[in-house]
Amino acid sequence: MTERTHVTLQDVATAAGVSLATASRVLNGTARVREDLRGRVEAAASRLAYTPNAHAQALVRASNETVGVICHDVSDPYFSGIARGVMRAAADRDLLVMLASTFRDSAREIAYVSMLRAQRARAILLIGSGFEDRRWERAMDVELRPYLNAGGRVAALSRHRSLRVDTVLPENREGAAALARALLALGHRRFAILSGPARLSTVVDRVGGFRDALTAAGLEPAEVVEGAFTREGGYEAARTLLARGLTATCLFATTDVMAVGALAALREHGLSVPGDVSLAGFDDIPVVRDLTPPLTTVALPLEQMGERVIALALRDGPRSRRRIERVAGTVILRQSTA
Amino acid sequence: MTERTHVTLQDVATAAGVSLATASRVLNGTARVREDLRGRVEAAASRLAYTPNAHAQALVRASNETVGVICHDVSDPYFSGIARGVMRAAADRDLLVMLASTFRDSAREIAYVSMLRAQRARAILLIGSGFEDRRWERAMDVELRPYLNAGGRVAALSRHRSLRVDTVLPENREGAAALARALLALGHRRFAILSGPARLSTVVDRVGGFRDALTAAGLEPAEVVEGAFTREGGYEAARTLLARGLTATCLFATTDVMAVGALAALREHGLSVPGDVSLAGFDDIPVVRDLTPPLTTVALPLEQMGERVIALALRDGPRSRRRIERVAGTVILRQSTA
DNA sequence: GCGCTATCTGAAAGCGCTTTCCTGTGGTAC
DNA sequence: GTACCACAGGAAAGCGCTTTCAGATAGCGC
Repeated sequence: MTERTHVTLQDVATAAGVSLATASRVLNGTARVREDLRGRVEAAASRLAYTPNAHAQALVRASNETVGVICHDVSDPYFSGIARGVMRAAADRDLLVMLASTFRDSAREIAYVSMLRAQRARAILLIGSGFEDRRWERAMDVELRPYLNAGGRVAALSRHRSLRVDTVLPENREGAAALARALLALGHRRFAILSGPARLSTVVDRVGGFRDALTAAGLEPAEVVEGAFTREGGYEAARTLLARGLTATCLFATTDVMAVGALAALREHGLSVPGDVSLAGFDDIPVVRDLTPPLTTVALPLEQMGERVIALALRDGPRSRRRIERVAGTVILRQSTA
Repeated sequence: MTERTHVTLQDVATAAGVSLATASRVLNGTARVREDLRGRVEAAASRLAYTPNAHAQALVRASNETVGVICHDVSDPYFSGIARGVMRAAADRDLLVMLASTFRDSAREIAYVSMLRAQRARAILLIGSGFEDRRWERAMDVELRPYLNAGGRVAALSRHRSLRVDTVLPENREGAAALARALLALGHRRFAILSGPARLSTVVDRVGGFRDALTAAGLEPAEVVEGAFTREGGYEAARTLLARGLTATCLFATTDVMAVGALAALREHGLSVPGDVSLAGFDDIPVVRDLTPPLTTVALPLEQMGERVIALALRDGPRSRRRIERVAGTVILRQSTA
């Protein structure tokens, strides 16, 4: 039980009484090998519980069976929904997924790209809103450019500003605008927005789309309160709004996760939803239909989006032009709005 | 923009006019190098956007900066909560996480262990209930044993039966029993159990603990309905129960996720919770406190559990005896039970 | 000025594998 | 019986890196 080393292909070859080359050929099925030798090699490999060293293989083959995925936080249902789609698609292709959470730290994101580059990951998937920050954009470009030049594949989900890579783009602006119009149709005229951090492009688009639709309807711009992109952020933002004295009849939280927090704050404050105030979110993460009241939101096909990013990254054929796949959101009116 | 190859250390060395060895020493800081040479190497490396090939490094160093995590489904809040803890701890140690979802397919789980073994992952973390199946146990052992013998680290969360590895073990049996006692104290006497698949050991323990506590109180064993370990599984199980004619005053779902589905089914059926029937779950995933009514459950410190498994796997010192860290669950009575 | 040591640099081996190139074998045709 | 061909197996190169080992240079005391 001492700390032995791994079984190597040489061990297998020796045990089978054949050369290294033959053993390799048998295990990869790359060439015809006499039946008895083949049998001996296979027996030896299984007896020794041989597993090829993927690093040695990657080194000599200059390719790799892993894809890297970088998201903000796996425990956020939005990202885990997408990750699920990515993993399902990766499993179909026999690929291993390296998943990293940046915890919304832009420096850590760059560091992960660098690590993934070192791993010669077949593709790197950047999931979730990018940072609206020139310095970050430049640093990211410095990492990505050489990776792409060396044949690496990159695809992004939901970031568009600077990154010149294939992208799956939820129509945040249009979705938020459609939601606003649906809410207007319900008769609401005074809105407040529970926004996420303004440095995230998703936030900019959703808030922008929503406000534009209000402006187009001849209304004054809605009040905006900023909070973190979490349940607690939504909770705090709603409390701030409440403390200021709520005049709006309808609240729009830029993500469902924030809406969940807002709902708790409203309830704590003794307000009924939708009786006293209506509430809407964005994303349609699984839980929101189980809330009371079920949340009005803009549905995004999360799992499918995950499948599409990885497909986009791995697609072959000429990759001359940047490709952008838009994903439409669907307004779903549930009982949280009246 | 043609498909060039990656920049290698040799390229950097040549560009800097030094030998391969010197370049390596500069970039790793493993030995003193004259100031001017050091400067030239660093300049060349940054100019060429050099990133070391992690595979070549792993090959020669025979070690690796990645840990593998295998769970059932990232999009399940139970697992994503744990995964979050693992990733946070991994980030602190500058480790990359390879996360795989088995989608509860035991064969796929074995396949992933094999891939991770090939990757020479520093550690493999098996998260979530194992399968109660001799064949699977044997196959898993065949993969794990050589990995361990070669110095690999393995830790598991929540599986105990066969796997002889360090384990973080939620006290499912005790937690379920404590919940049952708390429910008894509330006056309930007729229970029904919404169970997950009986092949998962977690299910066996939770159902067992709950029933034992009832038996100890002199009650007849509760009726058990089996469903998938998902929201839909809980929903269907509850409907089955309803169709049979509900006699119980309190339902216990073996996971919160199932409880969420059950809640929807009960509500659809026109039953009020807890007015007509009480409902309790297990895990305390984040969303359940935002349900209406908030769910009574047994709280498990998910994120902390994740941190503990990885710490267990990576701990140094003698690893002679198998170590089991128990994690207690805390009964949290919320408004879903009366 | 000579010999010794302390440093630093370069050459080369080797990590585990795939794959090219070459040699040896047997079969076929004449 | 000889010449040729097809084919299977082995030797060896090489993927990109770290690290020993040995060599070169400078510094020091005598």
